[in-house]
Amino acid sequence: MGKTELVCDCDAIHEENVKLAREKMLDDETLKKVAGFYKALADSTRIKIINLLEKSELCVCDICVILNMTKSAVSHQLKYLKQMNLIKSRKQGKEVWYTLSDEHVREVFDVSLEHVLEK
Amino acid sequence: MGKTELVCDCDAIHEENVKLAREKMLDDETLKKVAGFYKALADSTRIKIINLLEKSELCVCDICVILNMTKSAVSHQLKYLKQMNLIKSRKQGKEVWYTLSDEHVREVFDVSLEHVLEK
DNA sequence: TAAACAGTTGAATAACTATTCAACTAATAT
DNA sequence: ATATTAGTTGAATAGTTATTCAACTGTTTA
Repeated sequence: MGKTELVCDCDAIHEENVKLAREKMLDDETLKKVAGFYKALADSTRIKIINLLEKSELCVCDICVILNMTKSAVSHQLKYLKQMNLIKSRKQGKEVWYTLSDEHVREVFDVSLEHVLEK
Repeated sequence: MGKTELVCDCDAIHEENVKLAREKMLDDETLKKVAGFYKALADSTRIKIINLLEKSELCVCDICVILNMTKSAVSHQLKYLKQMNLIKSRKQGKEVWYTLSDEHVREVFDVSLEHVLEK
């Protein structure tokens, strides 16, 4: 009845370890959200955009020039980042200006930058 | 001579903004490393493994049972995480036991978990 | 009103990646 | 010695995703 099929091919497991780990583990949905959050940052183009918007507000064309990419390609990634609540935008005339959505994003970026530089 | 081709299709840019942003931007290699770091965490299976190892040391089979996955699939992801220095292992007899490589990983995970839960 | 421009969008393509499969290594047990 | 078990590995497959392309919207300017 739509029951999840067992694919695991293991015999010798450590019952107590497994029991404890299962209890403490976060629920599936939360972990998928965490992975999704990382996915938004797991691309060179998007991380460059985040890094740029950390410093100043920029319009789409500015970003295109700096990254040497087409408006279309950049716009797709901006849309992605906005959907994930990492950036926000405001329209002024024909132009759309983007910034980071909040300080939290900056914090996460900085912590991981530290981690990467630290070796 | 191997010069990077210009693909940008923009005219109206804000010279001053672009100049400043370019100066402050991190170098390409560093940003690629940051993106690479996030990539390692940008997958449900891998983030589940990180979450499990946050709590206790586990062998491959334990992880397989908890995630209901084959040894092969889990082993591939463990290898990835180890290459990225997020986890480490020790061998004891036939078994290989995994843990997080350092507190830094835990910190990064916790900050982003907070971010995700916070809405 | 028409032309020009900033930006967006959906579909298609090309590149990438998670899992599977089958074969393998190394350690233990019979 | 042989069989069994824990785990690894490389190649193939299947699913995902970044960029391109062409067409589009909305705003400004002539």
